[in-house]
Amino acid sequence: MAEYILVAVAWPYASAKIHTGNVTGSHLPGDICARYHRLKGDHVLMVSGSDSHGTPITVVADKEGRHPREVFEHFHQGFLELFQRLGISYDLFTHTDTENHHRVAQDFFLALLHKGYLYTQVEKQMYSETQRRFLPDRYVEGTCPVCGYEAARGDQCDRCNTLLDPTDLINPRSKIDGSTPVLRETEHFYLDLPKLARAGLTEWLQTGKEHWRPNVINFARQYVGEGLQGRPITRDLDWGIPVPVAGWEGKCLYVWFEAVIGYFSASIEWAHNHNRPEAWKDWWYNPSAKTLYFIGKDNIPFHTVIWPAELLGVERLYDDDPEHKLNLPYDVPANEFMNLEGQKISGSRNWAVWMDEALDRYDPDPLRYYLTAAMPETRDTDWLWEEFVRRNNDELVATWGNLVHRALTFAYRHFDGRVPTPGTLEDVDTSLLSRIEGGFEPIGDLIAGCKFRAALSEVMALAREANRYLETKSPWFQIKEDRQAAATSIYVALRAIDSLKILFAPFLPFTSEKLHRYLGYEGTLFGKPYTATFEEPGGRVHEALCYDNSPATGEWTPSQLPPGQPLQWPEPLFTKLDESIIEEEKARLGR
RNA sequence: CGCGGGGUAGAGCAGUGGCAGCUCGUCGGGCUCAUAACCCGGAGGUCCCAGGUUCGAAUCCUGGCCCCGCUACCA
Repeated sequence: MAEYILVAVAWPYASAKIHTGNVTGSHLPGDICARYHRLKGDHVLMVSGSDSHGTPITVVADKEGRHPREVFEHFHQGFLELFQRLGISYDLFTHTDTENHHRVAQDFFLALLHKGYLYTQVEKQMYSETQRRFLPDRYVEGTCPVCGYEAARGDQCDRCNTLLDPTDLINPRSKIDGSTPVLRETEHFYLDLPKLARAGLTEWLQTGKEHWRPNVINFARQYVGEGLQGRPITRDLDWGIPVPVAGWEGKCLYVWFEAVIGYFSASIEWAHNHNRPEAWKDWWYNPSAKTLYFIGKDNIPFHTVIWPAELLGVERLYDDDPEHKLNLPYDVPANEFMNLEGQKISGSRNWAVWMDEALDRYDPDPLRYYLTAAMPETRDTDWLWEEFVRRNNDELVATWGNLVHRALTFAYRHFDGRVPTPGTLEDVDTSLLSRIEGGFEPIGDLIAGCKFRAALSEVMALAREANRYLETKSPWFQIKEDRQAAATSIYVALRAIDSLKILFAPFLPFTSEKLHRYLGYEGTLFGKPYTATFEEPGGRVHEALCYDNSPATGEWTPSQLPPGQPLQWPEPLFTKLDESIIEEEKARLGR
């Protein structure tokens, strides 16, 4: 029975390039999950987009003297290209500066307002009289009241690490022009989280979370258990989504409030783009649909508490059926962080492996393989170039790649370039096949449960089994005495490889696709990514990454490799890497 | 300070009450179809420390030490 699976991936700020940590944290696990469910025949909708609002973008824009729109469009374009090269198969990767997202976010806001989950409150904020605008915390610096450091930021002192409020700073000054900001009162909307907690959020967190990662659910329960406070959801900004209330001109929705709504608005955009304007409801109102959110651990409160609270509060949107309620997250498999050579990733210090640059030098599947094998599922991990080379050479090249190569070239040379016809299978043959075919269910369950490292390591263990099988049968001896026996061995090996191709496919889509062709199949396992430009009624134009699943023929089932099928001469699936790249790559860091 | 996660062989990790496991590395052997690759065998651990519960603890309890993170408009 086909399920509806919504794969929701955290929206990257379009103010910096994407690095290995971003990929292993959210985009890659989301893609593995999506590809697996597509092979299973489920209805997958994988969405995300560039977060085009928020301070980081205005910071970059101010520094470069450009409009925030120019900044985010530049990075957004880069993301679209990157995800295609890396095989991150978004059904829709859009952004938040669309007519559609603005409208949906505003409707979300109004629905919460009408249901009584918003209230207003006056607070004091730093205001620049020279610039005639309110300053975000990070735009204010001054002397730290604790250690006396003169360049402390409004939110934290970089020397003594004390957490600060901009009002704590001695001699505060604007980072933009050095002028002295003043405190000024301003009114904002607040999300009434205590009320939403009583309305069902607390209860929802208490039941049916056995499949959640312990750190995620524990954190969420702790967060709510401490007693929630209302949080402001508007800001004095000119770059963002305007507050849709008369008299509130010049104020925008706070980025954390509206960005999460992107999962919902992107689903609607996807349906609209495909001329099935109601289709998004299959994932949002169907109670058996599963929605999975792939995020980094810093995002846990937003996805386990605040976003569910927004969904609960709104209850339903663009739908009149009183039975319909927006689906709350089925799972939030948040990852920890991936460090780099023992140190925290830092874009500003260039202590990062930028994904586009890595793809200039290495194939996507080895990168995906290492990023999966070292995925920070339960604890922080490290990207180590030495490990990347080792796993590529010892695991991809030596174990899986070589298994494929030795079996395919042998078949090609000795059996006329075709899949040989087997004789009667003996125990040793059927036991290998049942071992591998028996892997589909448990490995599928591991992927569905977001245990990607364990799943990948199980598949690799099966590839080792197949290597052992070849050693046991030694078709290179059999061929001299008993051609039929060799034919059986090679057939069994090829059939095992054909199954392994599918088991590896969610992780290594490019090489599985290649192998699919070498084994003589027509068609492709997966669909095709493409970019498209969309023009909205209001005249806005945006470019998005899309995915056409219609050509996909891959299925999550054991091989039925037909004897006699013509093979293609195989090129090696993976290339051995020279140890010298370890030092070369490390030398690029921190410069 | 508070809270969350973690500490298991040289490295990276599984393992929630019943003989401590996996991959890599290392040592020795085999084989040669294959990208000098693959296969077999060996060595290597006080499961962070100290107490406790139990017939039995890596696993449960108590206390401590150490690492990472969250409480930031920084994945």
